[in-house]
Amino acid sequence: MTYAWLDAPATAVADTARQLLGWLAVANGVTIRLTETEAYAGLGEDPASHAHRGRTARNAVMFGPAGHLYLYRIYGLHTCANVTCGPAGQPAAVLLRAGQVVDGVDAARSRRPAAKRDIDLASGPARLVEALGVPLTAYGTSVVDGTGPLTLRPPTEPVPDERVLAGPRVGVTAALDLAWRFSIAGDPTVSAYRRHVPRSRGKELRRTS
DNA sequence: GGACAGATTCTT
DNA sequence: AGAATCTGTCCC
Repeated sequence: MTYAWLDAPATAVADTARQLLGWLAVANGVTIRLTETEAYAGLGEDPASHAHRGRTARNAVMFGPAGHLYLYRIYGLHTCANVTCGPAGQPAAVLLRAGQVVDGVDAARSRRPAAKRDIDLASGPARLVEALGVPLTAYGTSVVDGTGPLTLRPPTEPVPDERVLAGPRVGVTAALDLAWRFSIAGDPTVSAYRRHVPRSRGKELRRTS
């Protein structure tokens, strides 16, 4: 399967993130409609991107062709999923931040016992990955040719522009001027915007103002 | 080789 | 507000 965004240049990653709203992420018996995405570029232009400082073992797949899974572990315990964008050599990716489980609710619930309501099943990047049951070992697999555990499918109807909100990305301090977080207005599965707060260090060093 | 911050989530 | 505790980066 081929899609227009697979051939888009890395500089269009924000457009791709916007376009992927409403797409379906299918894996392990669960289907999730994407309601929140974020764009990340690389190499100098985007200080918040994992590819900003160059290629490492972790971000290597971002430097490859579009349409592959960039999975990474965060805070030592959670996994977040990105879809790579742009041609090989131009790192860029779209973070799948949240979605609504539209099929396989039982399977999703069994993987996410902490979720109290159905709208909490995939209302965050690590929650979404957990609900889909995608392991870190799926790193680098394709999301468009059916060979990997996760497949993206286009929506029957695209999300119209008037339903799309754009704003700064969640949890990042760099490049706050970029409105590279996209979400579907009013959707209950979209997480409320939270500015990043640094993890507390020694109490004696904490700022009081 | 060590310190530290982070594209998070759950519990107190 | 704190804990869990991996990965990359920066500084010695």
